[in-house]
Amino acid sequence: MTLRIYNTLSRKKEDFQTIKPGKVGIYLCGPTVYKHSHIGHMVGPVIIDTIARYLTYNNYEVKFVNNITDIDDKLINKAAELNISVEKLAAEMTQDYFDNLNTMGVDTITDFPKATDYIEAMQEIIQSLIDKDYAYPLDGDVYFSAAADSKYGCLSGRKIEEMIAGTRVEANDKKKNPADFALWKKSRPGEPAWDSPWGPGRPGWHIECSAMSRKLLGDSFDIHGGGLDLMFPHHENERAQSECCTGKTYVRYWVHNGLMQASDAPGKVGGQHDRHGDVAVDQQAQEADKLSGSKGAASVKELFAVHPPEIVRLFLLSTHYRSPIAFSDDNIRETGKGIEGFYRFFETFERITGESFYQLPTAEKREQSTGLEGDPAEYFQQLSELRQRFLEAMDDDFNTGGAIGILFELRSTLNALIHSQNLEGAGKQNQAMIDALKTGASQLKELSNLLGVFRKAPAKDSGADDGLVNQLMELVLEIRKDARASKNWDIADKIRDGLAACQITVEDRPEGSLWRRG
RNA sequence: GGCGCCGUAGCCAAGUGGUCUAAGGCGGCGGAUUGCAAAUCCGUUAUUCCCCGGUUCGAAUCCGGGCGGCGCCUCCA
Repeated sequence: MTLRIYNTLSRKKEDFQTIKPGKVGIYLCGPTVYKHSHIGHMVGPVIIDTIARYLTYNNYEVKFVNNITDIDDKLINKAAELNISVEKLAAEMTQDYFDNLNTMGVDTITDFPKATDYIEAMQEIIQSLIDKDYAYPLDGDVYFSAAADSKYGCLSGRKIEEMIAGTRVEANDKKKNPADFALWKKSRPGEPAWDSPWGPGRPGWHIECSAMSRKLLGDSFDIHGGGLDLMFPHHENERAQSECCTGKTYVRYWVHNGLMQASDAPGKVGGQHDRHGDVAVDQQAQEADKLSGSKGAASVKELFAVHPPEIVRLFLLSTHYRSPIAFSDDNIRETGKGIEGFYRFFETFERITGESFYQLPTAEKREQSTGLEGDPAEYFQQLSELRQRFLEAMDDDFNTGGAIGILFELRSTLNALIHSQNLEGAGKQNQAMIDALKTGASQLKELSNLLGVFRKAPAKDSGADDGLVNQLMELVLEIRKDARASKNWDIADKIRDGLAACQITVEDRPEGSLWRRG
């Protein structure tokens, strides 16, 4: 089956075909680094990272560019407010962004260009647009003439006349046409400025992406990603200026992800199920604002203090990328509960095989994937069907939600083998079945790695001195073991209940008792 | 005012013309297992996809209308 991908430009799913055989160029609009990242900033990177993984798996060579906007009005204002330099603020927030990507397991990005390193490239495009009469300088600014681009509006489905007719386009008497937008902005005293043929100034909002993508990916490239909110005006303008400059198609597939919506208000997220909704809910609904803009949402780092990153990642991928996703602690927690079962399986797997799930060898490419035949035949057939369904889901516009569902089914299949073959008991000696289990687990790893999860053991949730806790637990469980040996259930249960109150779960197994936090 | 998206079980969510008497998860219920639990396994939990019409041999899926929710048109991932 061929890979299909939804293209905002055509509003349809299209067969995926690259410009250069075997190679994919991807550009994702990155953050303006004036504040800490919030969870919404992670949506695009996680999704495109997943797409990049899948394309690599399908034998494409992927170049994935994600820009850093380190010059912008917001940056200038924020730096002034904090009384630090723009450079310092940008450097700090860039580092924060990198840290967050790293924690989220986003590691397919190959290039992180900074806007300020590409001023010259931007000026080249601006000059070229002026030369071709697509742009005009005015009092130290340079504007792109929207009406000069016959295709203007094709991406966002707007018409210039309608936009002007709309009440919300502010009339700017400087611009020739209200729909025109700035390519170059004259700088005011004290602001960062670069020399240009039009006087000292700084780039407009959209031009940086045109310049950086052109330098790193060429005049035309395959995939351009970003949040739905960027479709207009950002991507529309980017497209217009690039295509008018080069005369070529700028981007083949425009991929826009749905926006995350912040809300814990019951009446807001789930529809109108709110029965006791009065004042309190109204209040919450007001707070439940978009994550973006000036309304401060919790930073990613604050979020990670509450939820493990891997769970957050899977949460982001549990809904189709084009749909909006309701962000709430409860929703993430629910994802977390589902994932627990995978961690239990990994532990079981290690107990049985003596090997770490995370160290299992897996195929890196789709075509080198291991054969799925053997005994028990039914088990292997299930593996192979699940694998196929997983890949079909991913082939269909990266249906990660469907793919995750299949991961759960795969887990059940593996647990069922363990159960039916009694691999934790007498079956432990059955090497053929152990191998069958390993094959299945390896497939689980191969597929889950495509989503960027279960690649390595999650960081231990250590709220206290682990060394001491471990020692104490050893002692406590030793005492409980004695109690159980003498069938003193009262003591044994008292210990277990007491531990439960400390968020510690005890599992009694034939080979001994296990414990874990949570 | 203009453009666009969405409405699937208690909740989250996949499926967008027939294999759908609708995947998967959370939660619930019953059973196996267990000293009891935990974990795991097995079974069960929507005859129906917001409502009303229409197209079709056939619709959750297409079309029209209605109701409800949301986004964009201004900075936003």
